Amino acid sequence: MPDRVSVLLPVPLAGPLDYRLPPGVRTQPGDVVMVPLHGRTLHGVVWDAPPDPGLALARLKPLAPVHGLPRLAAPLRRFIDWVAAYTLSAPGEVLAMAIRAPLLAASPQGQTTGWLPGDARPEGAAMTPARGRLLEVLADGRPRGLADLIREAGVGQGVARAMADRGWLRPVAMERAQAFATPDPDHAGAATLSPQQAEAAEILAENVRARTFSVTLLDGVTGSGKTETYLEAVAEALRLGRQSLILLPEIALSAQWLERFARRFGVAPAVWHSDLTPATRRRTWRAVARGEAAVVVGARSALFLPFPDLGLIVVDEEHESAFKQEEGVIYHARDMAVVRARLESSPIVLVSATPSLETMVNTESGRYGHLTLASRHGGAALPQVAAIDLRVTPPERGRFLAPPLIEAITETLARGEQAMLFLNRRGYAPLTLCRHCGHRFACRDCTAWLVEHRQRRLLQCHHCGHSEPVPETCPACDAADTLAPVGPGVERITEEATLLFPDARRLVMASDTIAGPEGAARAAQQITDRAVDLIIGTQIVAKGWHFPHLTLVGVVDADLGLAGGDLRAGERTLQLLHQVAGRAGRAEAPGRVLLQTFSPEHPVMKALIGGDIAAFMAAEAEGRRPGHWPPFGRLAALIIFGEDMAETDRVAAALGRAAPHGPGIEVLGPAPAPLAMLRGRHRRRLLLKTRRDIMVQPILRAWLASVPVPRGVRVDVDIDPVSFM
DNA sequence: AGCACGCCGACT
DNA sequence: GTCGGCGTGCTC
Repeated sequence: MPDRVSVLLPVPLAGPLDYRLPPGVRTQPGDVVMVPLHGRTLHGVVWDAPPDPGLALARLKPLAPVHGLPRLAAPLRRFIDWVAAYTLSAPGEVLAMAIRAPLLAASPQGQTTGWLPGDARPEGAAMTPARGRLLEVLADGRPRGLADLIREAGVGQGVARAMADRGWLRPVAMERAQAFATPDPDHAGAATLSPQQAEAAEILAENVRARTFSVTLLDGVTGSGKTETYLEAVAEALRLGRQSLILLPEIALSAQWLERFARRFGVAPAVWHSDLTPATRRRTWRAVARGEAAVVVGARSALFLPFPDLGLIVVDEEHESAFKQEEGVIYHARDMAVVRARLESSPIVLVSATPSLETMVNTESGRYGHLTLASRHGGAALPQVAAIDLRVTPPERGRFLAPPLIEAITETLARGEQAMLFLNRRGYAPLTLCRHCGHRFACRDCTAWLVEHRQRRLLQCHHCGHSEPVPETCPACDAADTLAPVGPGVERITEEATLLFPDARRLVMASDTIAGPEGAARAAQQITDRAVDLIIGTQIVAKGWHFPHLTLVGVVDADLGLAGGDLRAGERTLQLLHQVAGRAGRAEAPGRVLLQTFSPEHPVMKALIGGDIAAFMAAEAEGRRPGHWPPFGRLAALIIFGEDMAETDRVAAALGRAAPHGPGIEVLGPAPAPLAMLRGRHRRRLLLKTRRDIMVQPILRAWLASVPVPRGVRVDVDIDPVSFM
């Protein structure tokens, strides 16, 4: 009988701490317990690590068992340890992502009575086979409601009632189960699949039946029916009674996706994202942990839910950088989803029309399976993409729409079809300056210009949220009426469109004009109902929408994402623009896409115009291979930040001097981060680049341990960085 | 993380 | 003379 166990707590400690087991209390790894820590009491989870026998038992504080919460399964515990080790985070920080929400939100509502065996058999009570079966069911230590207990033990109501009355069973408070309707895999809403889709769906279903780890890339042009195809794999998991997890990059904007799911399966799936109310979070968490939520669709944080029987993971839009968590525990949900699938021995499907280079390379090496849907569903043709060379046909002075684009919009609207203008920039103008003295409005806390939002009469920093009213006069030279907007944002494009197409009904879609999931759903409905003619939007219009009457997409500034020299600038721009282009011509009428660019000969533009994304990605791969850039090598970034610039620089310089070296190891920096100041903190970066066969974590651990970091300065580690800001 | 312990300024 | 500022350091 052990007298102590190790307990992992949701705080950033180096590892689990040991606690004393009170007499008669037994626990298993994964059990939720309450423990004292430095004068407070918190929830923790019994961990697998052996306790330290060297610690005097008297020095250990006692734990208290918690009933009514499901045990965290071994694959999730190993996943938590794995993510912590990989990201160089404290295991407790990762645990916090898995348990914090449901435990902190403890509410007395929704409680019901569960039953556990009493301390001893009451006097005069005989042990009968039925009573024995009932006690056997409870031997796992999990309390059950009376009805469940009767069903599981196969005994009559009288047996259980009598045992409870005589104190042979003792009552404990237990959470009431929340009913989550189970999606029906054979609901009448199944779409008719094309032969190609059916074949891919069957392979995915076979992977689900195999109950082993496998990774499959499902790619296909926009509108080829990838969703319908992978939903059949979900259907197969449902038939096997196993759970599925579907990760979407931005669940808040996925109203149309949820509609499709409900059409296919008759009910809505369980939804998980950061904006859920505490009560819903708690209910959903418990339903997942009890296996009652059969399908969960969620943002990256859903990856840490306590599935007891995960049979399938799907990562839709796997190339999306929104899967990268950039704060706290810094991780890439797509990559960690593959790890979780491996630990759960379940298949995972990565889905994208424009797969990331990482995933492409893994399919080519044979590590990942590869299914392709080559044509659009229902006979819709792919949109025709053409460039508008802004050097040849520039817009009028002070305008941003070139004559060929204006003409195309005019024609489209005249035919009664819808057009969309895409510009990945919120607000009116990205920079405001004083024509008299040249003063530029910059954020006081960030290395960034303030963006004018003319409707709200504000200058706003898009990095820290700081905003100030637009002044009447220049704060530097006091001149009046000299402030000039430089460059366009969607507001300014809307203004221009109002002048050019006064009769068109316009809709602006940007994260600050579309409020939450309901707003997005409403906007989508308006477009589907043909209540608008011209949509002007930022990247949120790119996200998987199906707008059957939209036939023209104009990209106002196709070159926008290419500046900056980021490793993935080309790849990312191609993915985004391809996604936007895919909104055009999804029904009978053919679609057309016009890219306004200063360099139509750029490989990204040529790939979009010629439709040959594979060739672009192959060239991109060859560009990265020789320098051991990802995915042919490993990267880790150190971000050093602090309010005191001199201190921050000192730490960055010390890390630079202590940089690891050796064959296949290279360190770049220190250098000021592109956002050299963010929220009032100075930021410096170092980049560690190694060959693929070298593990960066031990190198980083030794490196960080060799340099003292004073208070006020912090060093964050970003393994496999996506953003270089 | 968060709380206690600990060492220097304005109050009863 | 105490209350309390938040600066280090530990939490089984």
